[in-house]
Amino acid sequence: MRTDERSARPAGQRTFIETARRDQILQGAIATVNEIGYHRASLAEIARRTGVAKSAIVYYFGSKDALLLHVFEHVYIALDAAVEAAVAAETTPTGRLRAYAQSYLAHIDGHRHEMAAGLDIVVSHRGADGVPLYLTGTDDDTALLRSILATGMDAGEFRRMPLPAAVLLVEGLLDVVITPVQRDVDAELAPLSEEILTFLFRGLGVAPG
Amino acid sequence: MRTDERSARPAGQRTFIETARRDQILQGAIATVNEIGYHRASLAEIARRTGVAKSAIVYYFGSKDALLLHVFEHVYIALDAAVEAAVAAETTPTGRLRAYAQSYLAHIDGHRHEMAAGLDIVVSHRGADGVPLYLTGTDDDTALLRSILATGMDAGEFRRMPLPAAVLLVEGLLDVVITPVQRDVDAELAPLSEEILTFLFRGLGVAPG
Amino acid sequence: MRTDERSARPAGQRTFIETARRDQILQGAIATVNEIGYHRASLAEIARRTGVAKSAIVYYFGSKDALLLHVFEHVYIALDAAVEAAVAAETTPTGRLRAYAQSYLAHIDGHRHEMAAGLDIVVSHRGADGVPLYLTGTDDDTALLRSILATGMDAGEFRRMPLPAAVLLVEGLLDVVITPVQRDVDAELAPLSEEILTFLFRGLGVAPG
Amino acid sequence: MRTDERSARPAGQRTFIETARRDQILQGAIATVNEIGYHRASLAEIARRTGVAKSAIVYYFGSKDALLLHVFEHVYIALDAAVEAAVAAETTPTGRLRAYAQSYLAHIDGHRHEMAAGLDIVVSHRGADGVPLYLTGTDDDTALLRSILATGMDAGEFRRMPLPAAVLLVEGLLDVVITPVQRDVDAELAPLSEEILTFLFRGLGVAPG
DNA sequence: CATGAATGAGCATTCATTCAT
DNA sequence: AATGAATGAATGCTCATTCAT
Repeated sequence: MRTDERSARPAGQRTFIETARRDQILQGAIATVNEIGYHRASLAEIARRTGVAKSAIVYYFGSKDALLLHVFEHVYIALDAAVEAAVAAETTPTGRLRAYAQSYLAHIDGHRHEMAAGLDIVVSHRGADGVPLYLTGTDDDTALLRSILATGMDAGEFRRMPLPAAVLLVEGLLDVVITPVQRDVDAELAPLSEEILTFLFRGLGVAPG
Repeated sequence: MRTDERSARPAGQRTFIETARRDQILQGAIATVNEIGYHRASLAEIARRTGVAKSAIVYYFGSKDALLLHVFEHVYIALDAAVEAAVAAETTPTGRLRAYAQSYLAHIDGHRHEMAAGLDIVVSHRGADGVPLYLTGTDDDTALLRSILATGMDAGEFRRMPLPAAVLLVEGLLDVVITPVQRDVDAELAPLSEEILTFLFRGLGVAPG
Repeated sequence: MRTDERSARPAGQRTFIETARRDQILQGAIATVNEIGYHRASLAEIARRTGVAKSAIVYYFGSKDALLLHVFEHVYIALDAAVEAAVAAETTPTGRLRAYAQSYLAHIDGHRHEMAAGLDIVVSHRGADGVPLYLTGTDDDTALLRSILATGMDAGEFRRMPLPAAVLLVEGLLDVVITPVQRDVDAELAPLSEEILTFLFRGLGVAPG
Repeated sequence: MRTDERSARPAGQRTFIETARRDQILQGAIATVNEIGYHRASLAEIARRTGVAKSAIVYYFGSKDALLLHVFEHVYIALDAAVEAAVAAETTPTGRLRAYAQSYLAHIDGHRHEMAAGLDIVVSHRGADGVPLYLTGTDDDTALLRSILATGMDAGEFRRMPLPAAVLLVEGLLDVVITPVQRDVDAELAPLSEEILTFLFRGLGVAPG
């Protein structure tokens, strides 16, 4: 009707070809970041590897930053959704935390390219203020984990400790699994994942179960 | 290395003025990375804040990349030295690991600007192959930690687990302390450090104390 | 002109819808130039404000340049028509010149947005040779004014002077009225218009009347 | 010492080579604007015609806009200086106005390329707000002319009329002389200049002198 | 009749690096 | 020993235009 700029249209109104094109570029961006790293993933390089013109990316996403932020959201929304679904099936704090950790690790295991690219973006991308994405998170982003931990401590299932510290420690432990993926996308993760869970529950004072 | 740059001359042969100049630039680079972040720390900006010409940096360090690599080495060599000294004073695996962890955390606490800049570089800097520094480490870099952990497992002081996983977990836990520093360079670190130690020893199956 | 664009079809053969569409776009272009200025009036912006697709503009006018040239013609043809009608009602050189000047000033006063947009185009638009429209006029464009001035000089009503100079001076004086409109589209023009007329007749040696 | 950016250094501290380079680029910009017009005078084109790299222009002037604004200032400061010097030698309002007008016209006559380029910039350049330079002038820019006209009206030498209108009319008349220069840089200006003066004094009610 | 999709050429600007002095 | 001068390559982005449908 009145726009030639696909980035302006809400997701619900997208045509088939538009959705396909956006996804193609999104995957191209993920592949590019994986292959040459965030800081070398220029618009020209992403376009070249995706097989589209640079201007097509701007046409569909508005800007290079918007594209990479979109990759970030795409990746972490999927992770969050997987974790939330797994947690919802459990009722006790210990069960919920186990579901949280296992689904988190399993999702990374099952989406290695997306997660590796996502982490590179989280760590390397800077906003206008120069702050990376992993430092810009709000309390909202950790609400589920905080709720699980707080409930568990109140119920006496977890060792009592400052909540912010607990959040940092759990996240820090879980993210350890990404390092081997970044080194080798085909790395064997099971043994490490097992140990991460053990550290997690031992650290929180939960008897291994 | 090319021979027309000062960085090629062995440290022992450096003149007084040369050493002073290199240090001045090194500190300027650390300050610049801290103030505006790695990705905005252009040669021009580092030069401006240091009070020297861009070409002086190239003259003394050979290239921008070489300078930032020097900062990285400078920062992590100091950290390693502090840790090694602390570990050397202990004899049992548990004592050595505690010394390792405590001195690691204490050094970060006491050198916040250097460590924040160092981490920014470790995470953001890419070599010619696009690989960040934190993925390029060799076994040498973790030799001390591996030795402590292996000895401790063999002696039955630590829970037995795959050595690479143990190294990743210990490093991952210790590095958790840097996040609050990046958010606020004056952050209170003691409570978090305490919890990190607890997680560490509980995870490794060592009785607290 | 190419034949696959509607602008090639003579005006007489245009369908109703075609005429309406062209006018809609023309008005949209005038509004856009008025609101954001010629240099920012991109095809995309004109299309957005008009509520049509970019390609519709190209479809109806052949190119962006052709559209803006149409705006220019639209605006100045209307001005010329008003002036010609006013002049035709007078017989003496002095009367005809007064009619010329008064109708010129009155038309600008009564069509401020069109004239402001038209002037922006006249001044900012460049042809393939880089020459602005206000320098590309032919003698035809000033035929009426030249005729009035020449007749008036021959009749001894106007001071004798080189005709090209007289034309430049009369046009220069009349166009002075556009400046306040550009600064403020609601500016009061009457006092300035009065002085312009006075300068005009005094300069031409006609007793004020 | 500590800058590699010549645009930052005050004029008084410029080295010989710096002054020469800046002037070379300034003249190149004037020539480019004259030959292909403001809107086609891209950095690349100015650089090509000047025989320097694009980056050299940025190095010396900071940006394309800064360069063209510098041309503007360069041209109009010289014009103002010439006019002020001429006016200072006269005492009566009529004498001062004649000096003003004659020196203004003579300066344009003697600096045709500069003035043509300057006018193109004044008319075509837009600030961040989209307003051209000829609409951004303050009262300061017309202080001398306003003072002459006000004094002359108070002394009864000039016909009394609203001061803003008088300023617009005088400036409008004087600027008429630039049009023939833009059409043909070698145009004969004397007859037109003569008529401009006549219109000016007749319009102001001063007996021709 | 009208458009959404896609592009290529061009833009101003950044930046690490080179080099004569 | 140190630098000012100069640059070329690359970057993200804008925009008028083309074209299949």
